Amino acid sequence: MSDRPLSANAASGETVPCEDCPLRRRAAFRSLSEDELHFIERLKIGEATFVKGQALLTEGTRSPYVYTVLHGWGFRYKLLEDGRRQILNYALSGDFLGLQASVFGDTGYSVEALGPLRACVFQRERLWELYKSWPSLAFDLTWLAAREERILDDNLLSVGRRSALERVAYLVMHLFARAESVGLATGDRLTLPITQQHVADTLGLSLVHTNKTLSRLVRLGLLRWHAGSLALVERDKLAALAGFDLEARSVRPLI
Amino acid sequence: MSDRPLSANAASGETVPCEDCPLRRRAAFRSLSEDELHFIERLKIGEATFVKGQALLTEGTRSPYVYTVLHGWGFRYKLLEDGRRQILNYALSGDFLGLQASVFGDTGYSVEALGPLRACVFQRERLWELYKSWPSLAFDLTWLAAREERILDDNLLSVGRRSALERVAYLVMHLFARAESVGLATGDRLTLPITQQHVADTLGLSLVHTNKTLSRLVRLGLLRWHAGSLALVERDKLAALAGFDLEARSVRPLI
DNA sequence: CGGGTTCTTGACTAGTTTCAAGCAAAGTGG
DNA sequence: CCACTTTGCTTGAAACTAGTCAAGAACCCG
Repeated sequence: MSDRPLSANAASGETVPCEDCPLRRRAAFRSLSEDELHFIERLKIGEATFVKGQALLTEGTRSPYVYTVLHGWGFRYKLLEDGRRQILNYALSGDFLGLQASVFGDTGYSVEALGPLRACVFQRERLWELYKSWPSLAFDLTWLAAREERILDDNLLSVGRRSALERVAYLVMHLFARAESVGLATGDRLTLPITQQHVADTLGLSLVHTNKTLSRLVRLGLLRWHAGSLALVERDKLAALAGFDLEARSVRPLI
Repeated sequence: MSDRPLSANAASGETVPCEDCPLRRRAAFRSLSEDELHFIERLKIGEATFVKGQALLTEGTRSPYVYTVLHGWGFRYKLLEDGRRQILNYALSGDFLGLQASVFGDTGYSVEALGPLRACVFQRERLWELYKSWPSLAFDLTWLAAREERILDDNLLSVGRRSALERVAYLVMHLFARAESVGLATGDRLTLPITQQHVADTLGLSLVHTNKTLSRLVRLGLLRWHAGSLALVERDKLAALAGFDLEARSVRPLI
């Protein structure tokens, strides 16, 4: 099913023309010219809905598709043979998935939906047209790749050099900031469909220790966390503890 | 000094025209058309030599330059305020440095030379010309970005989910494979200018534990390591222990 | 031949994992 | 609609991996 998302899912909703894309209305994304928009419209071959647990991409396979998330959450991960899992990053509205697949053919990681997830679908091989005729969009793709690299750099710093307490604080701040930038947070509150096992696999910790660390942050009065419902009680203190940069974000491209 | 590498270093050696670039002769790199080569030649504003410990890029600054390493080793890293260091990746012949700088203006990491390092220098702002007129080269840049992403994914998997023994084995295999692909390894031997502190900061381990783990691998008869001189005694066993993929590499672009 | 790095080793400590058990909440099916 | 199962969360205790401290040896470089 995961390798034929279109036939399996295309019927499950109305396809939105790129001009009417709800994401484009958000200030977080750079606005495109008529022509650029038109090109993307032609590049897009449809939309697909994925259910919780369904794979968008699978490690080691050659997906013919790449995606841009419209709404919903997903996560990118790798497995060791014995089942140990490392979550590399999360995907939410506006995130592009499948750059490695576009460039190398095969994907080095898997992507799974954390709940109902809707995505724009593009044909991997036609992405080359974008480079030939739309340098501005090609640059946008590079922008997105550089952003992914920056997030990975930060995560690696966390997992390699921060204590468990700092790590959890950093992840919470990171996810909140990203969700907020696409309008998913209300004040200091955010509902995110991840379990403590996901947090553990993101931070390189065990489930038990993650639970204890999370409880510690709650007891310290810095945040609240109940079944994926997150509230930042002391945002500044969390940021300070995590070494997280609270500065404003710039506008970003959307493909 | 690090922000004016050209004036400081340009005199320290002959500049090689791109057509005569020794790297291009290697099978690892894809060959370019006359026109592509000519364009890169015009984009290049010189070469620079860096000494051990010198910075090519500095976290949080806006370097006007980006680089391609000609020879020598460097490493990319981030610091926490209290001095904890995480090494994100290494840079050697053919590696492009400064993608984040090109796209965001400021750099999120630092790059430091591990010994004498010579690099091609490009002006960050003129990279946009490459997108406008040379889609094939723009795609190459994206290729390099995707490769960096893949390496970071792998490192994150290591640091997050592998044991100390597996981590060291993985790093050794990774560095050896990269060095070998650009002709720096002889048989099963390689001289790499890194200390055990670098290994520790790459893998998220303490110096002492890194030393003990390295000794254990030596005692197990899998490798030899003396002051940066590495020999893979049991390459297959190391790969198996590390969960490292021994498969052949494809040709890669060079900018 | 110093003097500084880098490496090595042992003893002790702290942080984290593993094991185990129980509970709460949310499905699922008869 | 209620037993039954599954999934996720929580807690305590024991085991272990990795970190810290300390000191000395080996190695380079000038």
